[in-house]
Amino acid sequence: MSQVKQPTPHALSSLMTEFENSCRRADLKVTHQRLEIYRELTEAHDHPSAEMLYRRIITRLPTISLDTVYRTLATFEKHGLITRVQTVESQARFEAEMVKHHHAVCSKCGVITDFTWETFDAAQVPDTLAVWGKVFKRHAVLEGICTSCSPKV
Amino acid sequence: MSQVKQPTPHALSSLMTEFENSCRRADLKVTHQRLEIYRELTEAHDHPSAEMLYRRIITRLPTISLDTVYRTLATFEKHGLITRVQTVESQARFEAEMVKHHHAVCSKCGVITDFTWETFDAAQVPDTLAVWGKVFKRHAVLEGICTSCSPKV
DNA sequence: TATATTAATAAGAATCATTACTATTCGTGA
DNA sequence: TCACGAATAGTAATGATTCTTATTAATATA
Ligand SMILES: [Mn+2]
Ligand SMILES: [Mn+2]
Ligand SMILES: [Zn+2]
Ligand SMILES: [Zn+2]
Repeated sequence: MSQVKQPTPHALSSLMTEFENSCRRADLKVTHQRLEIYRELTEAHDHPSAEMLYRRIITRLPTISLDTVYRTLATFEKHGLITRVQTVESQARFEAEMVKHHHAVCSKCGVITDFTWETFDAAQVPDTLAVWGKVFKRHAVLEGICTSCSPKV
Repeated sequence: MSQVKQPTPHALSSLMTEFENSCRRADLKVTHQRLEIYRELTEAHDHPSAEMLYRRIITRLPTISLDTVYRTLATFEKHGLITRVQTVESQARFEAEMVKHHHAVCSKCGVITDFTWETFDAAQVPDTLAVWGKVFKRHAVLEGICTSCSPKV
């Protein structure tokens, strides 16, 4: 049900070119490890952990090290190319989807599903927050049971 | 600016009695380690990590072990007595505040501040989520810069 | 109150997730 | 093509959490 749709093959390749440009702008060398990690994360829609990405990438880049995946994800995050997802789990999880969206988490299977919610994005935050400080970003997390985890009737 | 107010000394002691009852209902023995951990977390309003709690408690219970703090927090969480807070950090953080509330996170100092937001609690979730499944809980995370971290003019 | 039962604890070892170190490789600009 | 520095692979180290086990303590019962 994700409303944040997957890129077509063509859109993906232009995404990759844009990614290379971002790297050059940020003075990051365009290595094939970085390309693979970024592409794998872009194609993934399950907010994978570093280790999940590593296991997927190693089939194509058999010598890549887990450390490179961790290091590269941290680099991408620092340059605003990807996002680290807030969870309650011990392993950090990541996404390349930078379009504003929110998360629905199934408390049975743990799957994190993307969705958009314009009325939330536009809603006014409580007045009391003015004294707290300046709000730049907002994110909604819904928790429930996804359809495939619901007991069949 | 937290709208979720701290308990008065009297309210705290009745909270502790209620906590003891919860333990008995859940067939959990009422140990002084559990009482101290629960009380410390109830009085804390900074969503402390297990280690932060440990360092605070050890001044009163010098022989308590860090493992007991971790184990006890996990037990409390399992029985719905406390909550594990979603963060992007490597250390898990906890709170005893079970009144529905949301979080404003300062991206400079990292402090997590509680606030209530009734219009968000009551807002209708997007229709598209119906096909996703059943939503039980919702939580808003705001990110920004808190007043004490804002550059003075 | 004393005793028996069993859960909970403390201490340290083990594991899991992530980061640091270092010799080597590789991307890039001259 | 070459020189340079940044990035990587492999491995060690660290930080966070959980496990193992002998001991202690909470509670039910006599
Ligand atoms: Mn997402
Ligand atoms: Mn809170
Ligand atoms: Zn599910
Ligand atoms: Zn701050």
